[in-house]
Amino acid sequence: MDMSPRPSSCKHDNSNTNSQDNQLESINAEMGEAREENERLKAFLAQMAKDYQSLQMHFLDIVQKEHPKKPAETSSTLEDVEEPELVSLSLGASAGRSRKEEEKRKTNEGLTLGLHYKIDGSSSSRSEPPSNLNPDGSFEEPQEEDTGEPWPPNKTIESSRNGEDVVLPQPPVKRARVSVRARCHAPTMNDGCQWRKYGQKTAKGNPCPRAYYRCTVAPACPVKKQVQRCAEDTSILITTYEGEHNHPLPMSAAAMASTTLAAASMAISGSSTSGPAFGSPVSSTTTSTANLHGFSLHPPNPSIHYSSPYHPTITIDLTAPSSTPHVNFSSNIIDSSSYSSTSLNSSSSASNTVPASWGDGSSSYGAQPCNKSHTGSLNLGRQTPDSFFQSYLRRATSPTPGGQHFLTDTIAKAIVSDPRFRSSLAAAISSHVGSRGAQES
DNA sequence: CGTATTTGACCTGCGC
DNA sequence: GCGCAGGTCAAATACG
Repeated sequence: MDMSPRPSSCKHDNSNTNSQDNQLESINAEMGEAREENERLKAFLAQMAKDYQSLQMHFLDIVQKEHPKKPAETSSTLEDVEEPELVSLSLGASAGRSRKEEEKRKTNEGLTLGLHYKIDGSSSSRSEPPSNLNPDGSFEEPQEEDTGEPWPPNKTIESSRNGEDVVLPQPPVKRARVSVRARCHAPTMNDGCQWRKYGQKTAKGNPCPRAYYRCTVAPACPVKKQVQRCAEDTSILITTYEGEHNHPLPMSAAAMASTTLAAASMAISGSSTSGPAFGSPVSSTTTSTANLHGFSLHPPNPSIHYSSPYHPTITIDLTAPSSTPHVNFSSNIIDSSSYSSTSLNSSSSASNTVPASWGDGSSSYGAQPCNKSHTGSLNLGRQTPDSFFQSYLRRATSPTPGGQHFLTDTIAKAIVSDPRFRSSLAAAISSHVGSRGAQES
């Protein structure tokens, strides 16, 4: 091609090419940075995976040492295991609870929840029967009148996806709740769903009233949320979700829902067990999501606490500084303050699912309260990985230790093939981004 | 006028 | 059994 046009056009072209070059350069630079960051994060992930595994091994060791005698009797072990640290790990177990409750539960649900970690197979004894304790497999359904939507624990449990050490369907825990702490000046967080307030009450110990909302996207949707400001810091909004939507959700809401559901699943399934991952079959999601390609989503040690025997609560703290993701055992909080967006750009599609902000609904993303289709900003700049997804990824890494490529592939596959993972990720990321944005602004 | 919110009453579960 | 606290209901009210 003859590229010798008139001076003017030439000039024009030059400026064009110059600017293109510049753009190219800057893009390259960005890519380079992204790549670097990517590597850093990968390394970080690998490290975390290692740590997690060693911790898990350690934990198993300890447990085995402590209960060598009754390898097969899990439920009885439950009673033995009353150390505070373990309490939160044995979901549905008796730890920390009164015998009375236990008995009650036993009678009601058929004994034993089985959720305590399947510690190398030994635990299975008691747990076998349990899972189905309820003839019809629904321990809570009766009341729930068929909204068709029991909370995850119920059926989800079909579980056991092939092979993994799925402990067992944990039956007993009735409803897990997911509590999200985030800085938010708006009355409630925007989670993409429609809510109707049906009550308000001042809870003991907190001058700020607690508001009760019900999902109104579908008439029979059982999902509820409670919103309350933190007594110590009123800029912190504590939103507690309970239940699972029984209707399709907008992307933004779906992301949020699946994230909370995932967290709830963790709560229900127990921290180091690879319990049934996501949610209940009932929801709009396909049952296959329970598998999530063989991963299960659970933080290294989700802090689950029992606010009530049937309500394990998992708390996700989005308010802490983002540089130090960690699990706070003592406070029962999963600090997922920083969601990494890292190298997930491979799934540009993920950006489409960016949901409403979990952060400050008013100020962060916030200008758009209902950012239903906020695209994209998967901000490549953020770095600190969050324990939530890391654990997810961890599962991916564990099978073939050391394979970063494997990890990457796995992530990519998961993103591509599982919308739920995608949306969860997007939710987490966007929420973090959103809340940070809010804080920065 | 229809819908959403407010708010006091009521119900239920838990601890003593 | 009683009292307390959390959660829900539903009539009254506000709002668009």
